[in-house]
Amino acid sequence: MPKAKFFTNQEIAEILRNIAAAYEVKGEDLFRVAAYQRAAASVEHSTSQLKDLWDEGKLDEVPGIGKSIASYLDELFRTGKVKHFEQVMKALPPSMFVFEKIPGVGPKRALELVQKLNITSEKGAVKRLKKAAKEGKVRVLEGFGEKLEEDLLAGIEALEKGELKTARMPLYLADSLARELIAYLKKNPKVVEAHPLGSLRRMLATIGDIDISVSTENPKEVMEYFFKYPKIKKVVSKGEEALGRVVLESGQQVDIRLSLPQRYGAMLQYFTGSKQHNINLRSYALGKGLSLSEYGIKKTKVKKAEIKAYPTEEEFYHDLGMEWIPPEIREGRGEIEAAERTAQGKADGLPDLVELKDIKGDLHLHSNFPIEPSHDLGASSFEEMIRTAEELGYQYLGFTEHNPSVSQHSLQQIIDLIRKKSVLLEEISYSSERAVKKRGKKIPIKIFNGLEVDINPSGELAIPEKAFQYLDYAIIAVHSSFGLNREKMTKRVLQGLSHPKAKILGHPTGRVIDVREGYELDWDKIFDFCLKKGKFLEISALPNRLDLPDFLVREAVEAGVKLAINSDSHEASQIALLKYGVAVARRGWTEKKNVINTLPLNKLSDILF
DNA sequence: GCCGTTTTCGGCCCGACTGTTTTCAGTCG
Repeated sequence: MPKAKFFTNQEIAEILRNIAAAYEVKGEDLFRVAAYQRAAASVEHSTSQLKDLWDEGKLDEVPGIGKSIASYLDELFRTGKVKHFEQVMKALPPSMFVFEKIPGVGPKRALELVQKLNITSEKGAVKRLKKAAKEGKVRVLEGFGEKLEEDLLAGIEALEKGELKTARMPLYLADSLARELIAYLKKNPKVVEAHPLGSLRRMLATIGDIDISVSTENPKEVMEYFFKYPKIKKVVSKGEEALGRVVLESGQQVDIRLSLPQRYGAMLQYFTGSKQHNINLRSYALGKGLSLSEYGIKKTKVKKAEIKAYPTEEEFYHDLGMEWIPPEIREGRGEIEAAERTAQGKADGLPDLVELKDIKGDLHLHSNFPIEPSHDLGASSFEEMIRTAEELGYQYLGFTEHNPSVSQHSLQQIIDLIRKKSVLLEEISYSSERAVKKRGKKIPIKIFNGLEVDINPSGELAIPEKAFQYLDYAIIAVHSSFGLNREKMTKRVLQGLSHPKAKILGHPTGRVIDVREGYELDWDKIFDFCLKKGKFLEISALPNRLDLPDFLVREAVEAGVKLAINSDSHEASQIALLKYGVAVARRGWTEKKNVINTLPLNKLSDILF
């Protein structure tokens, strides 16, 4: 078989969007246009690489990709191009698709500008458009005016400066910006409630724009208050009482949507999405003769039917005949059917998702103990991290620094360093036990002596056999040679996992968000091995990893594999980031029983050792 | 072009906002 071409999800999404735009200006059926747009968005938001899915023959499992688009993408991966797409694009000037990237310019205006200003080639197109706008040649075009010309210039400048945030922000950043803004909003007594919406409420690994909903009886007043938020750089859109849109000083776009309390539930539901969830929910409702909107539910068969309003989401879902669905799983992946089964008291309904409060300990921490590691050392001491964990009410902690670097140390030095750490940890454990006995109350936090050990390309672990005697357990992980093919990588990982002390496979796909794709593994084999040999897969809560990704979490859970949700903290303050790992778990339909560090200490010890 | 608990045909979300317009078109989410 000839070598396949690689296209990123982003590139594929752009191709599909361009096809949609081409169809739109050609006056094609708007539903076909929408279908391509939907497919593009779905590809963009897909948590796995389409190339991988294509390899596995699973392209049509992506929502919005059916027979036709799948076959076009197949052609794309095999040959690097799609004849049909080239046909569609043939008559259209390439500059059109460049102009479309300017905010406020869609396919129609883009084509209009291209034709009226006669800028057809892609090269220098934006510069020529800018010049034309500056010379007042845009405002005289039909349908354009002074303001649009001004906006166009501003848009071009933003594009040139690279200010258009196409890149999505990491979840923790969106989460913290939103929290800060919500805290500000709630200071206003007219604000009844405020929540994040969209992908942030569903806790995706990366977030496009921040959307916030507000419940209030005084929308105008609250809207004015919102625009006074000190961190706003620019107001983009100034609705009176429904929608406000701003850009923060830090560059992120924030939308705020206001609603009266009596219909807040429907609004919250509507804008939480996902799009696919809402589409499925709407068609489900239509089957029952109901039509959904952000304002509520109305009967389709009754003329001039009144819209029934819903103060809460729970009531909204209940009226549709289903249980309330946690936002994290509203992705159009069977949750509606599951919620219906739950409401009917049947088995196999919604999962009882794991919660942060279920977590009893963290098994992956990097202290600043000078173990002279191959990778980054932590920044906080054992004591600092233990204190933080105690504040969180944890029962146990595992210190798992990286193994001492192999190139810088002799085997004996590696053994000595690991022993030294175990001696020190024992002292700390002993003295804290003694202190507690004296005060006589709480059980002290149990400290495990672990290590994060590299799996060498050969599958060997990076510390000598003798060093393992000092460890309670090892998290093993791939930190080098990411380029091995799927077969070799799977063999490597399985061999690493077969060591009796190797209990947890750390950040299993090796992905770093926006930096590198993970390597490929034969997940069926990995799941099978974990299940048979009592090994566990990690969900690393590190904001730029969130690995396992949610879709693999769901597969692991369905296969019966148990998970460990760890913070992988490199300083004490990061321990609290574990909540993002819980979010990933929830998105993967994980229940408490699927997670080993929800177990109390004695039960955990039973399965870990 | 996609999709399926009324459907393999016939549906497919639509409202807010803005600018250019005198009642609407384009963009966006």
